[in-house]
Amino acid sequence: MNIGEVAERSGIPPKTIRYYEDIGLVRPQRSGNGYRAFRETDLHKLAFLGRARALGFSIEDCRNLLSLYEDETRESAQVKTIAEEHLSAIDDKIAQLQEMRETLSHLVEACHGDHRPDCPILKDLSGALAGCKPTTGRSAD
Amino acid sequence: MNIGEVAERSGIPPKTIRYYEDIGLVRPQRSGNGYRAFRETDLHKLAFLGRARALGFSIEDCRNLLSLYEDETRESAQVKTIAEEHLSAIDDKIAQLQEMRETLSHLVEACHGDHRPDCPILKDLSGALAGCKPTTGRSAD
DNA sequence: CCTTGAGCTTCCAGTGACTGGAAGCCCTAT
DNA sequence: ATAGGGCTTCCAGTCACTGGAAGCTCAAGG
Repeated sequence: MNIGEVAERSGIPPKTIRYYEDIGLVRPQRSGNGYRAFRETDLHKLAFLGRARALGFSIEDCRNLLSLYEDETRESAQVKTIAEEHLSAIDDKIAQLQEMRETLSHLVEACHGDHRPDCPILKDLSGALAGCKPTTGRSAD
Repeated sequence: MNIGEVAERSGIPPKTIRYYEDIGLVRPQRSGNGYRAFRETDLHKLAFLGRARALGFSIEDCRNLLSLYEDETRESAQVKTIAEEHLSAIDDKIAQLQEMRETLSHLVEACHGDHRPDCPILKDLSGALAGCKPTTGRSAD
């Protein structure tokens, strides 16, 4: 198989497949013309990588998962550990994003978003207290 | 003010402040000895940047927010638009992470995580149906 | 005056995981 | 013979920093 076909079947772009070879994740053979010659196992590995990446595993995690996958003497605990750590990293990220979301959505709601320059979002970013409504005036609808 | 004091007061590391100058976000003056000489307004800007970055705005967003902040003729709608787009990007990211989290947590639960090699996580990544009982089905080699 | 050490300067390189583009070879069809 | 598409390599850029090296400046202590 040439790289184009593998790319199509694995869903991973040719550029990325070459990159994966560069960093040693796959080692396709070469045809006489210098083209990469992929076997079914290479395709299989790439599909594995694609799914692992889609779950957000880092390349280094993928490398480890792949070697565990190929190691018949692995202990599932090793795999589980990697997955659990990743899961907890995802949880952290979600929590962080939700905190941002919380703050930001309040600010967006508070901003009337019209032609006037007055803006609670900027006020908050500039360090003023945004939540305190000054007695100055009523916001529009 | 030298960079060290500004770093401390703004919470932004010196390296980052220099980087922000590089990309034109702040333009401190220079003392005779070549040291950066920050004014209060520079400090103010850096604090603004720190808060905007903490809300996840990209550097380009920050640049735009900063120029709106300094533009007395701005319309709050412009600010709101930037914030809304960012908010929606955050929502997308949260959704994506939650989907990963969902899949991954099921897999982690399903994996007994002991000394045996059998592992539903790897099985899933390799493309097999994770819920299926073993059927020996080896793919082509 | 000299030394020491902290703080400042610049520039270069690396991070993660690709992605775009240029220059050029290979293969097939017409 | 030529045209096109696919393949090759290598270089550079992305994003937002961060680390480190080499070297200058400044204030304090001996």
